[in-house]
Amino acid sequence: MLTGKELSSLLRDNGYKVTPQRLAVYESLAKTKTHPNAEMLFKTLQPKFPAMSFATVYKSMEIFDRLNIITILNTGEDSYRYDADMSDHQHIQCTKCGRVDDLMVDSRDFTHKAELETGYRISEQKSYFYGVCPKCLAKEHN
Amino acid sequence: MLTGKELSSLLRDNGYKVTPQRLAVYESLAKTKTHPNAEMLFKTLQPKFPAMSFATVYKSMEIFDRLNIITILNTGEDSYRYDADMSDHQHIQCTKCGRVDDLMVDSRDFTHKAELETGYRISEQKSYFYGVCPKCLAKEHN
DNA sequence: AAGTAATGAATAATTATTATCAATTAAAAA
DNA sequence: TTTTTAATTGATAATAATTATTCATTACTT
Repeated sequence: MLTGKELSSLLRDNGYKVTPQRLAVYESLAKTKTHPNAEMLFKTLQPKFPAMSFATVYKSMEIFDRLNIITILNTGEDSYRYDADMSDHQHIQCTKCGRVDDLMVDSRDFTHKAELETGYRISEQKSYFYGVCPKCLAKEHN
Repeated sequence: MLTGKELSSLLRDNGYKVTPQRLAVYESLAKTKTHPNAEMLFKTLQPKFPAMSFATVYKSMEIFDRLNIITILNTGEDSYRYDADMSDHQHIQCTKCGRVDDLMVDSRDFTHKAELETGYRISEQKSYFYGVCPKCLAKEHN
């Protein structure tokens, strides 16, 4: 999670221009824990940037991904979700309401075993859990 | 992994007709360990079924998925891959050559911890590892 | 063997994402 | 500051994977 200043420097240092749109897209993503997709971000930004185009959201994400300051989530839906939290963690999605939550389970042992078994040199690991969230569980037995 | 007979019964029992195309699509998927996408399957089936349409591959997959006899993989590429091996296992993709391999690391402990931490009732867990495969590693230091 | 419902092939539609491009704007140079 | 330059934006077109539709054909049931 970067501050506006940090993001500005990072962009500039990598030859990208610092624009209000980029700062806003990043800030909007960094602020939420809902792991939005492009559409959700676009709608959130609409009020402040009525003129912003969809492509700007996608292009910003592409740059952020290249700079390694966001993660692109692939929960199996028809669109990607994005996360500005780069700490090592996993994601869990509710099969009833669709929400995506963070969770942190140490995966080093898991990854290490995978490396031993496959002979791959593993650089990344993405785990997705699926199930019914506490809220939806509560609704079930009401 | 089902035999032709088992698949035929399963289809019939669930109100789906048994057709040569469906059997061929399933058999083709069950035979390989490459985790093909729709296009790869289509090309493999071309010689035997020159008249088969792309939609038939997709529709077969949809049925197989509903019958829970295949898994749909989403490695982050622009198309889905499919797997007829329903045993509990994970997948690993080479970031150099793109191949997808199976691997089996016991994930029960991992999932259990996730359940405790989140309060979700977890029904499924998908892990994708990414790294460089042994073959590509060998090429690197040649 | 006939009737009926499902299927397959062809094709059109949908939808997320990417590419294009003229107008604009940020950054570098003067 | 002003000028120059080069990247970015927004609008829109293009792309591509997947899904829906249509209708002639085929596979089960009676």
